[in-house]
Amino acid sequence: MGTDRSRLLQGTLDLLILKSLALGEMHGLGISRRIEQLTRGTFQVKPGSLFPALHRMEAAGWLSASWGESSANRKAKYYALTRAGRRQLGSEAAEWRKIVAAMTRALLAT
Amino acid sequence: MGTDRSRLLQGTLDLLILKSLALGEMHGLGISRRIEQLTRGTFQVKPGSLFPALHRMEAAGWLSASWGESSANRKAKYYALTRAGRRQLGSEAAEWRKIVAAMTRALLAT
DNA sequence: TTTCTCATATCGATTGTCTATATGAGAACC
DNA sequence: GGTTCTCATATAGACAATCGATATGAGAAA
Repeated sequence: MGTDRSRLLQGTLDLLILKSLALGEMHGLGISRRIEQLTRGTFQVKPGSLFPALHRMEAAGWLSASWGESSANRKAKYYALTRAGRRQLGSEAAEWRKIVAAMTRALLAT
Repeated sequence: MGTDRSRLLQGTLDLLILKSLALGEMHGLGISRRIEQLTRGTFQVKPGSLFPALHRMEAAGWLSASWGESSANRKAKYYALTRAGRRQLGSEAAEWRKIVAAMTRALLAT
């Protein structure tokens, strides 16, 4: 809790995963690396958070999965955005912007 | 879940409460009204979320409470920021800005 | 052939929010 | 002056998301 840096806001993980996959299909650990890179280390998604989220999102129909081989020649599950996933990304991004706008206004109040 | 407007990001409530109280001491329902007003209706904090949060934050030493009378002549518990609460507001606001910066960068990536 | 690293998976605990409900007391109404 | 309305605080129970820890498997590296 509190100032623990590695803890991310509940609700932002889905958006980061959706966005990562919008840049191209990827396997699980690849997604977590991409998130860390995109946010310059601000968010570090650990396996125990990542995989449950991927399963949840696949069950929701936002992702499709297929087995393949990673660049390190290991078997890996590749995820891609479905059409519904693309729609979800759009609506979650819009929601996020709305939240930021509201918070910004609130934090500037005197 | 999902596109449900009234659901707020877990973690933002504390910050909104701290900020509200930085504008002056207030009782519980007053805080929730202030949050709704500050965010122009984007966030609506219901009692079932508000009071547990207030108790948690008081226990953490960020708020102090004392009984008084509301403007409608009802007994009401007035909350004020402690010194630790002011510190917490500063660090949570900084954290928030860091998160927004990271998310913005991520969402703009191509 | 042992060890290291990549990769996925899951269990249990914790936490924060939500829905619903309860209680008390002053205000307003008749 | 008794009923109803509204303000105000409170809590129990459900639920969902994240975290920490741990497990498993298999190719790479030593």
